[in-house]
Amino acid sequence: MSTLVIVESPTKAKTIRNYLPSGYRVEASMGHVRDLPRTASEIPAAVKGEKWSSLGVNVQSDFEPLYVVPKDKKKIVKELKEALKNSDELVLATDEDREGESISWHLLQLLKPKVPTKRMVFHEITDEAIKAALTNCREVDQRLVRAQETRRILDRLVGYTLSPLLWKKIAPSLSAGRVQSVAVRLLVKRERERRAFRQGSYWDLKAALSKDKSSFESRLVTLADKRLATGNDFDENTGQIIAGRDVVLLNEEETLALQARLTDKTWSVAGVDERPSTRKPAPPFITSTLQQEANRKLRLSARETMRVAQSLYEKGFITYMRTDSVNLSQQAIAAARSCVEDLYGKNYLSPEPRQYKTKSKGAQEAHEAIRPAGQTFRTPKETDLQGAESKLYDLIWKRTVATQMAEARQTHITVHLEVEDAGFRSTGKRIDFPGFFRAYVEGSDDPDAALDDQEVLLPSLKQGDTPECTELSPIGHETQPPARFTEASLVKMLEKEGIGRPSTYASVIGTIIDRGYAQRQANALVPTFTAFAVTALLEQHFPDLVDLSFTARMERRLDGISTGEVEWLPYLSDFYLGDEGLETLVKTRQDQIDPGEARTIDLDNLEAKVRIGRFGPYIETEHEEKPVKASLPKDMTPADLTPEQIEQLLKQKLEGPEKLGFHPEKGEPIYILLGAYGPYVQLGDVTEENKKPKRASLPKGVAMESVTLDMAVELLSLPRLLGQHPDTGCKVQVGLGRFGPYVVHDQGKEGKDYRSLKKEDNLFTISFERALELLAMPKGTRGRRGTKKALKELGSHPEDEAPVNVYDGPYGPYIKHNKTNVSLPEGKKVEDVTLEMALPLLAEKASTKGKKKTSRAKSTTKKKTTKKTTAKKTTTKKTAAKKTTAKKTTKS
DNA sequence: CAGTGAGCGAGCTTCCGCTTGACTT
Repeated sequence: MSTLVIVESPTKAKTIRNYLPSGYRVEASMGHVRDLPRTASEIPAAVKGEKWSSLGVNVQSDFEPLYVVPKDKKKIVKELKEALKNSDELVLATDEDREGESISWHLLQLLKPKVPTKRMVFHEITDEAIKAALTNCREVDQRLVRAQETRRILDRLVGYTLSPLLWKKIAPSLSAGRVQSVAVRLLVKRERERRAFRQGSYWDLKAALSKDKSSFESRLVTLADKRLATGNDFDENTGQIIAGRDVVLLNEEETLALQARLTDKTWSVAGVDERPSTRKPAPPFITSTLQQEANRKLRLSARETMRVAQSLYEKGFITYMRTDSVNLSQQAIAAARSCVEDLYGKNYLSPEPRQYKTKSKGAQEAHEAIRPAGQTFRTPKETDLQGAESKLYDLIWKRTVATQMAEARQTHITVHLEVEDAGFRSTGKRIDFPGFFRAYVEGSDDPDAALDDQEVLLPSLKQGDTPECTELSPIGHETQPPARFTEASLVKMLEKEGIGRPSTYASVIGTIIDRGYAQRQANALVPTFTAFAVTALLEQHFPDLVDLSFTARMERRLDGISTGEVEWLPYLSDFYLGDEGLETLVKTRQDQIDPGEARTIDLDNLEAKVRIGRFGPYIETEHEEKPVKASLPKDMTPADLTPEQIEQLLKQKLEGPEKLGFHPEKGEPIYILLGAYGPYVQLGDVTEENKKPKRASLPKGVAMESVTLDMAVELLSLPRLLGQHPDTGCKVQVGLGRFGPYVVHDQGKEGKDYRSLKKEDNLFTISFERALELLAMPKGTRGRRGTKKALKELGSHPEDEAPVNVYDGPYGPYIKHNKTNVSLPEGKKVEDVTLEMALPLLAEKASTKGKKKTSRAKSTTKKKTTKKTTAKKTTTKKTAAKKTTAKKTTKS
């Protein structure tokens, strides 16, 4: 007989197994094992008729929750029950936080152990820590469990009462929740600010100066003792200088006049300031900061980051990746310090070991910070990691090592210069001692700020010096709207407000994109029309729930419940059934909200109204007392909608499409239109016999206004024949597809062989020779930016002669043969792999592929192939908050 | 796919947090 120990994850099970005496069996629960029913199909027949059953909480009977074992956990629960039969003791060793405690309690409820049962907790997986934990077991903490249950019920009540309201009033399948609705609201509020933003412009002078043959730059800052206006002096809503600011605002003419007046005058140094400063390294990674940095530095999404981190964790390279604690164990600090000494020397070591304090709201700190695993850290070079794994490990390693390095010391130098009545300023920075800069500098959402960490050298100057001015140029500036949220800045904001947990940051972003509340544009998250409509409704009728502080208030109550100071039932009862409770509120508002109004989006200074319809957003306005409606392109967001575009759409609707001219050979008219999939051109009219005239989308980045008749004719002639392939005699054509321009070798029954054109190729001018060259390139190497190359070529497959190669992927190296991919066998390195080794692996993979269950019970709601329109207008907007961009103007 | 913005109306959609698997380039 033995003791059964249950933890959450198989990896944790594997590691603690090594520290436990023999006779201990360790199994994983795989997270929560019971939950409220997720969908109608999970509700037991016995209660299906009850009014409350769709909530999964009997709100009339003391909020009694209805727990079920979800389908994917049934097998695990069964296995745990089996394991318990052969044990004479049960130890529950889940995390010591609210959710972990709850998992233990649910296990007790499900397994109903007849043998002695203990609750064991530990924060570090070391021999001593685990032995100590074993002798220090306790009971399951019922208060903590109750706090979790209260959290669970509250989230369910919010989500499952507000979502149905949205289905009735706005569109089916929409969702609302304590976390996602606040996240969406943040995006919407920022976009409203951007829409309300009015640009301001101002001018100044830039001087190139030199002293003792070294040159430096200087900016005009004062004129006749008055400060020159900068971006911060502008009111974002008017584009004018904020009232009461005593500043000089120069326009272009005035600046040119000043330039002329100051040219060839004498410059003198009025003073030099030197200000030393120090900088401390950033704290070690937690889930949120790791996601932010990986997004900024590696351009990984939160989800990708977590996938890669999980893999590193499973392979034993890093500690657990879902954590909100910045704590480092003593061993970790020692390991980091020894890395610093070995690689950078004693000088670079911080005098004292550095330990950080967690400061985000509601952190539960069941784990350590994210750091390289082990008593000694493997340097990135010592690992055989590849691709994203290698890059992420490098990031984690550097950040951790940097925490034990000395502060950086730098000096900021400001030189004040005078010429006539104009004051100029030069700023420089000298790094006196780089300290942790040697290992790691935190990234920034603002690309301009990255320059902050670079040295800017000035020649040595002192008061009374007279440097020579070699160039004086006027510079125009425009103020920029507040930056959109990126994944990184959204996660940062949510984390700061204590909204969401480490395990959910990535999925929150996924949810708001899946539900159609936001689109990813470059690295930014852009809210949709639906997001505007839903946010407006929630703000108007449920302001408390979408307030940033709602979660923090809830957390305080939950803390109270876990200490016994607050009673859970009155809290829930008041929240849901009270006079101003959620149920009451939803019932009264349900009758008040007019669906037509709720579906209408109020946008400033637009003549037409935008409404959410069955087929997506459309605009509606009146023309000669009759309503006119027109669809908006699918991926258009409120940000892109301008009065001109509305006019274009309505004109097209009222007067028919705009005619570009007539086809030179066919004589038919050619039109340009804006459709649901972006702008396109059309040859001929829609008639009875020709219901589908020839159409062609505009290539990416081409504006509607810039399309000429010639271009339209060319587009409509696609796919264009280039010639006959010398090997086969088959057609070689060039065309424009979903993924941009391509060449195709059409071998009839043999199939079509496609290649995308490269950046340097032009769809209209590409030569036949170049097309053949592209077709001759191997296909599998298309990859990202064409950089994908095989790590090792194993040879050709005996069956079909197709190549079998080893490639590098985000989950490590893998073997590829046609469409079959298989990871390298455990413990094997790229160099070791041979064709002989690969063939059986590929064969096995190919066979399991075929007989895999296809059911998966409509797992993800709608897995539509996300079609991207070819003609998306990519307006690359500058995203520097309140920053200004310089507009170079030529010296006259 | 290149226009629509209604309803005959069953039954369903939906939350947050804990986990991995199977998947892919």
